[in-house]
Amino acid sequence: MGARGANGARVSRRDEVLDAAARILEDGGPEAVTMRRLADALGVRAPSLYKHVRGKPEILAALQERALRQIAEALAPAGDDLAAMARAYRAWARANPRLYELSSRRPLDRERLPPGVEEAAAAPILRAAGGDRDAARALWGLAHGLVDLENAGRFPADADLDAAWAYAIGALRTASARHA
Amino acid sequence: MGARGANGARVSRRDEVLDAAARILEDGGPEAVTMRRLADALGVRAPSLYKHVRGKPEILAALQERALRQIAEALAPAGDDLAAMARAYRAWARANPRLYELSSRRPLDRERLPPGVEEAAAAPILRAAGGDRDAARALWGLAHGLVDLENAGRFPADADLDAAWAYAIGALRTASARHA
DNA sequence: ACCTGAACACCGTTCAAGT
DNA sequence: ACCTGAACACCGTTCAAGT
Repeated sequence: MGARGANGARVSRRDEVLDAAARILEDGGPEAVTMRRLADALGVRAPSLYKHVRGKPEILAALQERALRQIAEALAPAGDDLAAMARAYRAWARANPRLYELSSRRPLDRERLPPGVEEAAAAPILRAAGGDRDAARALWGLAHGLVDLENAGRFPADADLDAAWAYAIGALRTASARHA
Repeated sequence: MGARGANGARVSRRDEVLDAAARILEDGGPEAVTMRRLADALGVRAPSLYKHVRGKPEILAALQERALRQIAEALAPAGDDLAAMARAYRAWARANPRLYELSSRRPLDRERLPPGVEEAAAAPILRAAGGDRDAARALWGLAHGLVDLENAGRFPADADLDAAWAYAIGALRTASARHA
């Protein structure tokens, strides 16, 4: 009963549910996350989950929140370097493809999301864009689009994506310099 | 049984199934497309669908194919005008959000997709990018990303997306001019 | 506080059978 | 050629009941 997480911190049953959900998500994709499989992974029956969690939507919303926090952390070190920011964005999304998909594709459950989380993930992008909202949205769209298409396997196997990224970032950097 | 479509052309039972699927998709989103509801819309029981279609994956693949053909058609008139191309891309995706989602997000079922369809949709983008593959991928990533985030409701309600698009396209245009 | 079995309204799909 | 009911292995969720 002294439930402890990997880092030794005390962990609620609810956190254990979310941890298991995150593992199943990364192993088998979004449709692998079923209440019955999740229960199974915890050695319990599906109805028991509802004592710790409202339902499946809440689980997905909680994972979205985790993803946003992790993204914010991963982007922060890039500072105001546009290229470093792009590299960090792509690296995180490639390392956590399912979680990235969950966090970026579905509408945020803004009711459920604690305030500030969304902004924290957006802030590094805005900063790398020199505080210009249009530039920030262009940068975000570009990074999201390239990563989403790459994760979906939509580019030819022999496509030189590093070159595409370099081209795109170069274009935005020039535009930003001219704007300043 | 002289089944005819909206344009008067003779239509196979299979096409009727796909038409109904497309309607359900656009009305209720991807998860509304169930074999039972689809059958219902056709006045038939679910098992009957399997006489006209292998299964649900084939239906989705067929809709993806339709989407790619429509996108190719929608983009063609833009010629080599980058801004016109971006406008056409965004307009189509906004007018057919569910179909766009279906066509862009999931891995293409390349086994099932007739050869040339994917290329036909990509060609106008490559052309607008002046034949430069890196520029084309940057343009595609940018357009897809902005549209995907917009359709997912990820921008603030008061965001000036026209301005973001203008900024992004301006950046790519300058880069393209310098490259030439 | 935590877990259970039984049940409900759903899924996609198969199959033997009917016209 | 086209459709059917019954069935199977799944879903998410509720609820009364047990410790």
